[in-house]
Amino acid sequence: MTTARTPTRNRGNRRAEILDAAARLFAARGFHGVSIEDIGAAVGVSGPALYRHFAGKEALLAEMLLDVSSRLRESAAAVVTSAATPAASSAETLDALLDVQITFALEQPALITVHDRELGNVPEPHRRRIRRLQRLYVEEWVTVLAELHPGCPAARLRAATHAVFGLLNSTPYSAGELPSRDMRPLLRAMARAAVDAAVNVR
Amino acid sequence: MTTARTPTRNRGNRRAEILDAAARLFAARGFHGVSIEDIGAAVGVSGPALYRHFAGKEALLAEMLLDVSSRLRESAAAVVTSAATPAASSAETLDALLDVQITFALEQPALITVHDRELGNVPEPHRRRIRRLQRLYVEEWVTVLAELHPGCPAARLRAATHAVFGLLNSTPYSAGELPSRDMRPLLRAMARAAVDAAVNVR
DNA sequence: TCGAGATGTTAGTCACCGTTAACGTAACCG
DNA sequence: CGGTTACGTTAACGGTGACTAACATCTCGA
Repeated sequence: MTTARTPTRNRGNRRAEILDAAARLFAARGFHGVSIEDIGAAVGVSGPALYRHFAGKEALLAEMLLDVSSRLRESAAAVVTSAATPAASSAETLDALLDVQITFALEQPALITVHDRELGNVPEPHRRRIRRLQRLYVEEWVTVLAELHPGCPAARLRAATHAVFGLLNSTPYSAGELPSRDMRPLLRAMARAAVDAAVNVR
Repeated sequence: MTTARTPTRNRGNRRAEILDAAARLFAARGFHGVSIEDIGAAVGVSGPALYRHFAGKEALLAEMLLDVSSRLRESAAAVVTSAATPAASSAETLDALLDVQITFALEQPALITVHDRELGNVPEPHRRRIRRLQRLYVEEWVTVLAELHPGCPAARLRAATHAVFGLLNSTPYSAGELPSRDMRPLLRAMARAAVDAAVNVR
């Protein structure tokens, strides 16, 4: 009856549980506004227990951001390479990219928030890797946008991409204003229109 | 020769200087990631000197956010009431609102960043007032949008407004990618398109 | 069964930080 | 002049927080 959990099985769960709670807390109060005690309390253990799972507070943040940027970049890469099959148009690829980001923003608002606020608190070894993944993610977007509109300078495409991210990541602020079912098409329509406008300025 | 500065004149300058430096630091590292010492050092005095100008760290933040939300709300109110003259269309009023926000975001990126991240660290007496001003600011937008498109539910207009803010406030991330001269029309076009799309979904 | 590893706990250390205290100085004003 | 005001300094205090140490417990495989 009590045999339900093996230690190995628990370990992974605990780590994930901690990362999840920490993400929410970091998003709400900022990295420095959350104590190790707070995070422990949020998962029902207390304080220094976290050191059984992570090397320290900064390591925890590093793993969290590394995971997020990897997943985003991988999803984008999957979308783009699968679109390399001749059938798909660039416009369809862009829609798929939009869906990746929208899904992530709607399902993991805390992670998205931490992801673009707290990079500065990651110590240098990992900081560079996260930056790199973020840059690659942006470049996937820029590449697709460039195909879609060859005449447009890359700098403007990059700026437009960041602006679209800002639009989509505003989700946490509107939480509760509109149900996710309505939010998704709204965000998609706004983002698509914004992108179109960006490549056609002047 | 040495009479150039009266104490009164210095005082205002010093306060403004401190608020400015603090805004930049808070934007970069978060409220809890910046020490009083850091802020003092940024303006060439050291540490506790700040208590000659502000009651404390939280009071400093409160004044900063109160100032920002007041200015935004006042600008918006000015735009809207001046547009009450029959000549101006709602579309023109919306453009004017866009310009208010774009100008602010481009000229004061640090303040904008702090403004929508650090409200949680303002203690309760002032917190409510800031919230109120922010809400009023949003309502100016929603009112104009509602005139522009009467059939649209208010909740969607509010969500769209937040999304546009997210788009425009993404400026700090694109800093340096594109000069402000190019950034302004780009943001204006993207925001305008996003708004149009929002009220016309489905 | 028994030792090892995984996972907790509490108590303690050490650095940092917000704030206050006590004190100095220079300018202005009567 | 003499005193008040504005503005700065350094030293100390108290709290908090990241991290470590020392010590349980529970599960499991040999």
